[in-house]
Amino acid sequence: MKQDILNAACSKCSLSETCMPQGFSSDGMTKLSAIVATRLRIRQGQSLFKAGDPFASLYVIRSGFFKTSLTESDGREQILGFQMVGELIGLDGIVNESHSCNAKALEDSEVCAIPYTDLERLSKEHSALQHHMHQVMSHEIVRENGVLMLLGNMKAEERLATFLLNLAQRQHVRGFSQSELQLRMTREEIGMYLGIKLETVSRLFSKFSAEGSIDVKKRYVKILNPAYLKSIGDKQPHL
Amino acid sequence: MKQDILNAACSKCSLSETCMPQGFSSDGMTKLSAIVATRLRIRQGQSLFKAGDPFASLYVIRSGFFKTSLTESDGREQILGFQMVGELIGLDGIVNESHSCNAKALEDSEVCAIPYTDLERLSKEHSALQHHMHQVMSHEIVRENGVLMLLGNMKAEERLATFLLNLAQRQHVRGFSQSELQLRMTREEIGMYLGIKLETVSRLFSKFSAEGSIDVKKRYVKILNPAYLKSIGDKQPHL
DNA sequence: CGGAACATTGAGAGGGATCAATGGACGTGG
DNA sequence: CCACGTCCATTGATCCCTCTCAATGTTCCG
Repeated sequence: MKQDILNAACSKCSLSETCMPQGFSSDGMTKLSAIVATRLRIRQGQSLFKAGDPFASLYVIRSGFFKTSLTESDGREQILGFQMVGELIGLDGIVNESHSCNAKALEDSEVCAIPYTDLERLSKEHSALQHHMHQVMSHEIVRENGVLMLLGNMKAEERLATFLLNLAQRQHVRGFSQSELQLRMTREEIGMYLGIKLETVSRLFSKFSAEGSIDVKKRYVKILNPAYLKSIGDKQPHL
Repeated sequence: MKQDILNAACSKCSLSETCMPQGFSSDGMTKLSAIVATRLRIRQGQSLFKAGDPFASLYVIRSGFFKTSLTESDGREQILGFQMVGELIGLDGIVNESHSCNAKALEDSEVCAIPYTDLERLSKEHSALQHHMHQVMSHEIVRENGVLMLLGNMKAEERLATFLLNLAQRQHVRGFSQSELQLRMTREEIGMYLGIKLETVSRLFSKFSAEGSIDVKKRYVKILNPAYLKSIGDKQPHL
């Protein structure tokens, strides 16, 4: 895993609002900046870490796009989530001091590595940071709860619609378009996340497109009728 | 939600090994014991909290059995997990200071309520406690990752087998039988957890029983052939 | 230009859902 | 003590959503 190491400077970072607790003292900010010493460059297709790797740091995505996944002994892969700018990866490693999932870059990316022991030490002095960590972890739990609902109760059509709307919404929060998506993952990866096969994903894209709900051209997707996509679950019986 | 309030004493509690960080100072133990002031009695069918309730405390199960679930606006319910003695409930509430899921007792139960603000304050002074909290949250994330794999990649048969083995294993860790289960939930609730219908659950119980893998009599289940149940995923193509 | 990776589309099969009927267990009230 | 209703579990018949297998098309890159 070859990586370029850059220098990080949290105080100048445009992500400081998402990444840092709000109301964080400038003293705390300086110290946090000090421990976030390294910024890594991960190329498309490279792994940030793999299941079994020793856990040392959490990673904040500076730029780029990742997937995290779990691989069974027999090769089956479940994608746990797609992470974009400002999101955190690596929380799975804390329990056993080794990672239990894989994190792979779906495009050339940069991440800030936050050494976990340093972070723990610093969060002891700064309540805001401590609370922020709890919030981030709780947020991840709540996010996964939503995915459980998706996988346990929704049909393929509703899953894909939910997925597209979620991507668009997260982009929107980051100041990008709410309706236009440039997908970073293959149909197969979408399927591995949604618990359906790639052919089903492809068929549904075609179906949505034929209905006029979206406009698809390979990885480019434009959401034309978000209200309809949201309502898919209402109109059909459930899984 | 009527609840009896009892007094708690962590230092005397038989759960202190699971509940407390190892290597926790006796001073810390005493202080933690002080904030875990209340022990609640929740009867079968009662809710400990519901989605939307303000978040105040985490809860450790002293005795009994719970389910946590997410309810969609249209009434669909996804069970997120079943919790038994020594396990923690309520982490979902930290992010938004209100709970996002429901927690209901499946049998008469007792829980220790740990006020969250007190816990945060105390964990500032005690690194071991702080680290313990991180581990517990990370553990929950890793657990949910496993459920995602189950829902996303496994067929019904494998899901149910995995579920039974998981229950048995957790019982075993707590000193109970590794092979005999007294289920606390209905077939429908098992299905709502595994993403399948209650009829399918029932049919699979019958199938496993006919194969000699388990012995079923209503809520009583005895695992006769754990190795076979573990291997179900190998022999059939996946979802 | 040819190959690899990705995407689309069709035909057929199958696993689980759905609809429906039956039976046991349990508690309540006559 | 039995009758009755309710809740839960079992089992059958049928349907349909999604998987599987397969062929073809597109894009990109060596």
